[in-house]
Amino acid sequence: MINETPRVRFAPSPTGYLHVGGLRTALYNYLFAKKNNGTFVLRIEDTDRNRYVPGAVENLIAALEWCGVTYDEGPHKDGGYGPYIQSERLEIYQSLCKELVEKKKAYYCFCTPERLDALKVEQEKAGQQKKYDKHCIHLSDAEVADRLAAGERYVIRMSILDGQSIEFDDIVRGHISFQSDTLDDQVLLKGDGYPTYHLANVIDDHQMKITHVIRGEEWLPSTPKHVLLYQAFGWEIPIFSHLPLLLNPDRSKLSKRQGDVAVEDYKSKGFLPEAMVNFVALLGWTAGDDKEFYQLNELVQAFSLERVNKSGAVFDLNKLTWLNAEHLRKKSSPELAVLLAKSLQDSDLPVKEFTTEFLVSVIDAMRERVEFIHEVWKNGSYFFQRPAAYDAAVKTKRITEKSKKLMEEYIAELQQNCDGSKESFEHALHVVAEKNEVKNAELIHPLRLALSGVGGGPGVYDIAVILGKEESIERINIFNETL
RNA sequence: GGCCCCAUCGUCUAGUGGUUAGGACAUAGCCCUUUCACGGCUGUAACAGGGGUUCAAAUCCCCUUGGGGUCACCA
Repeated sequence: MINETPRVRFAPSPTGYLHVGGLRTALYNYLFAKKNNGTFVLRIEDTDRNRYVPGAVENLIAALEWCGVTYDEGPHKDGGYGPYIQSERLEIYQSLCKELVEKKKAYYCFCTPERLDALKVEQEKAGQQKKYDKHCIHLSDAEVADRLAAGERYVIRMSILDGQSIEFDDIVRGHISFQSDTLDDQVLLKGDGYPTYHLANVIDDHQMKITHVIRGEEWLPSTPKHVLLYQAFGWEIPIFSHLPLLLNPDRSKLSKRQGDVAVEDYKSKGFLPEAMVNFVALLGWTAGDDKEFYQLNELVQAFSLERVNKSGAVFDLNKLTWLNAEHLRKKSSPELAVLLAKSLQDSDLPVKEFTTEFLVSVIDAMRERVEFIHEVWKNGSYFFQRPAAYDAAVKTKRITEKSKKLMEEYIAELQQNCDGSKESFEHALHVVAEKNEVKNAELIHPLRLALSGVGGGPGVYDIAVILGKEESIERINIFNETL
């Protein structure tokens, strides 16, 4: 196995959306595979019929693709180890599970849910560990055959012998050991004929030749059961890596109720896939240097499981936002113009279509001032429509008795000597300021307010150029009426 | 509660026996500047506690405390 190229998998259950923790798990699997010329498999663990969500698989795939975390094998991409959807593999689990029964590694159990519930209550009352009492392990073959023939509903449980020490090595956590006495005789095949996670995941990982199991830490407690299962089948055990959990600000496992957990939520909030991937990669891993800005291909180069951390990481929206701004600024203006054009469709602006040339010029003016692409039209709405109002605080602070006259003179100067260039807008302003013996600022601030309605933003001359001579004059006129 | 895992600034982390405990986000101040940003500089801020081992411990061991996960015919 050591010499084989690695095969890893991301095995989510189709809950309807991609959890950011799931993205992190998928990403680490992807990075590990790509780094080591391995294969990244996507497998859908849909063995709980009660949780069926229509369209969930497609959503999941779409979210992964949006992030650029693409799989080599999986649904719609057969690599010879399919099917990759567990509900399509039922016969495999059933027949293999029966082999386990024949090998006495598992047994039929006919206990009713009522009996099991009563048992739990009883054990709880007695202060004992809640555990199946192996009631059905003593059934004779004949009795089992009879009850099966009678059509009684059954499950198959794995038989776990007491007194064993189960040990395994985990790349991120090191050596771990459990005592079998604390393990329950886990159900492997459910009453509806579907396998439980434990059975299906062991069988699939083996049949799909998975070499490294990289998954969340929440699976650590059930790993000894999986180890026992591999041993019962006589199969080679893959190498485990249990990743630290993603946490809420209160340090509990990242969940809804405390914020957004779906990748789709962040997408709709305007986060870039590059930022999501970069951020989530850093939650639990570092290359060891100070580099924090990564593109996906750079992560592939730098990644290693050995450098994954052990402790849980709080999902910090601040840092994600910062990374989003960083990735935004790394993009070229034409690239951003494409994103802006798309974002504009979500705006409430009266006109949503603009030329690429215009969008690029707006981007150039705004790019250092936004963290999200939609902030271009939210904070810079004046590029796309005339200001509907003028910031009152700025008005009281910046407007004097002279302002109106100065603006009128500026208009006159523009009409005479402005060719629409930045220099000419600037020069005209200097001329008026000099003539009136006032500072440029006496003109600049009112001008900014007239053009944009707000007190901050790109350089005024840049705004004026983008707006154009005619529109700029018109806006100053409109503004003057309010003075 | 049983079992398992974890423990460096508020957050993400570097650190693998000898460092003024470093960086980033956030935060405060200053500079740049026509505004807002960007950028630059500076500051506040951490080894959970207690025992060992060692000339020397954030680094190794033990205990305590704290946090988390998990104990389903869910994954």
